[in-house]
Amino acid sequence: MSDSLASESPMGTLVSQLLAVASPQRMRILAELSHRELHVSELARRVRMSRALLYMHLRKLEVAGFVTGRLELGDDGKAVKIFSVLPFAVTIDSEVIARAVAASPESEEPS
Amino acid sequence: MSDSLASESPMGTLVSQLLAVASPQRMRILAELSHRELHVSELARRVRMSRALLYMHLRKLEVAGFVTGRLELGDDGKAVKIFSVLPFAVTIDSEVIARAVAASPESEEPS
DNA sequence: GACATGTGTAAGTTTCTTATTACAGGTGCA
DNA sequence: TGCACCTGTAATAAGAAACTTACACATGTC
Repeated sequence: MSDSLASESPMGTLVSQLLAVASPQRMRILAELSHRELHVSELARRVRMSRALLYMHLRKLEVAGFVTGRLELGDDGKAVKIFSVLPFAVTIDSEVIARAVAASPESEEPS
Repeated sequence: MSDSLASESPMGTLVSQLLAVASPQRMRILAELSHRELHVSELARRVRMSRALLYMHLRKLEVAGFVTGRLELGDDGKAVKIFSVLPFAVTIDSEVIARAVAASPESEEPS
């Protein structure tokens, strides 16, 4: 990924979203969260990965807009960070891609 | 991508497809080919990349089923490899992902 | 024959992502 | 106080993907 990816361009956004979801780990995370929202440590146990690693994946999913996290104070007074999936649907076909590329500055040819 | 990815599982297939298209370069390639089919060298000129690199990208797109290449004998007798896009449409949402994960052996928890 | 244009790949480098380990700090409870 | 939970991040190792360079070989044209 050598080019800047200018994360606001249509293509950049699409790429970020696709990259975020194009991972077995993150798919498992999304699948798990699609059943019920969970706090980080609990989620880490279910998907069997370290919290450190999970945080990395959650950050990507959050940036892409697929999940959201809120810090909540549990009944006992302990703070827990709860993540849940946001509704989303992305469809890709040659049309969508051609449009995204055409609308992105990076694709312009400097004469 | 530490796990085997067992490229036939539903999740593995989905991941491969998404990874194939989640790239600015490959999107540009697809966009270019969506207008008209082109032979490799010509395509390389248009997207401004070395043939060697382009081949790598084309291979990924071909494996994912987004493009196809055929070796053709040009009018002048020179062999040219022509690539064209295959019709495709992939939609992702939490439903699709949950299903793919559930249907994939990698996701099973060894008691 | 020299040259332009094309296909195809192997080897090696760089760069990015993923994963591990090790911290620092918080609350509640026995 | 010690233990069991929890949040959060920094440093770094390991692995995968992207990219470069350099080859071998083939055809048509000047």
